[in-house]
Amino acid sequence: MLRLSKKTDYGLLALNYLASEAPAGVASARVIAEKYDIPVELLAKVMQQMARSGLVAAHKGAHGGYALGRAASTITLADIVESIDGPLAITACGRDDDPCDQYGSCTVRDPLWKVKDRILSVLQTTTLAEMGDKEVHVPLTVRI
Amino acid sequence: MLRLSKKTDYGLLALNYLASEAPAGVASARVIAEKYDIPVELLAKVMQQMARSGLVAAHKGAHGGYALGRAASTITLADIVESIDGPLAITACGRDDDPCDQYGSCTVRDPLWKVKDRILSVLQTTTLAEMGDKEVHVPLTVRI
DNA sequence: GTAATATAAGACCTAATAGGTCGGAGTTAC
DNA sequence: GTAACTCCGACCTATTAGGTCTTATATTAC
Repeated sequence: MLRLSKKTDYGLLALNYLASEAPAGVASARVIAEKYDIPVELLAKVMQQMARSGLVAAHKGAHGGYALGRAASTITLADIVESIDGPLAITACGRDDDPCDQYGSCTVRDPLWKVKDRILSVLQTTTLAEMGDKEVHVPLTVRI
Repeated sequence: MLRLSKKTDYGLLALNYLASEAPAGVASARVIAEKYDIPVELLAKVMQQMARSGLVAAHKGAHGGYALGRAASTITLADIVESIDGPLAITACGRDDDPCDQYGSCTVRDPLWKVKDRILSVLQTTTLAEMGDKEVHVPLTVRI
């Protein structure tokens, strides 16, 4: 239902931590996982994937960990989603290669792809740096 | 991974059929399902849901079927998605009522909600009528 | 050199839910 | 009235996201 996976959520939290809070910009998967109560092994897998995409740089060994692979201002939400969940697709029939059962008779494919492109551009124009800027919008709700 | 469900795809196809191709703007779930090779009962369930939301009007009995509940120009993609899949949410932690495990420590919730609102506005500005306008973009690929 | 700590990578299990199925109840045409 | 057709709502199943476990490999501190 148009939701990004939990893995992406976790990856986003981790990147944001590396960008804003981690001492010297470095932290191990274990430290980050404990900080946010995320299963360690799962976050590790996410970090590995992001390392493969170059979003983070991995340093093995004692006092190792992960650091951002490039400036936070050059990492977009689209980069993160695609790194973890693969290429963005809002329809079941992904690309030209795997046509779905309704390919021949489908009347809404082209319009939907345009919608996808518009959503993609939203993700592409949101950078990690912007998300870290915490102009916190704490709603001033008062409970009596 | 940010994908809308097959049900939504099917619902969209059905609505588009009612809007553009159905004789007198009326068709039964069976007819539509056969037209697009969709499991009849599944489409029936989708149509039911959309009937509850008022997107389509149901007519029981012989020669019955479904018709659009209101003008195609007033039905947005957001209406359809919300009718079938429920309120749009891109994160696991939906609304204020059900906080996720990371609620307290989550640093990306507010920015993500802004992203959600931007995506929502994309869906809200795309109407069924626009999607039906088939300025067909058939790619001129030639196979030798 | 060795022990400790870190990532890397793969198989594997489980629980949520999207996808699909079934029998029944209501309407209409004749 | 009855038969044919429709919608309707509960039920089941198969896929996959989410999470776990194990082993291997690299780096650093001592």
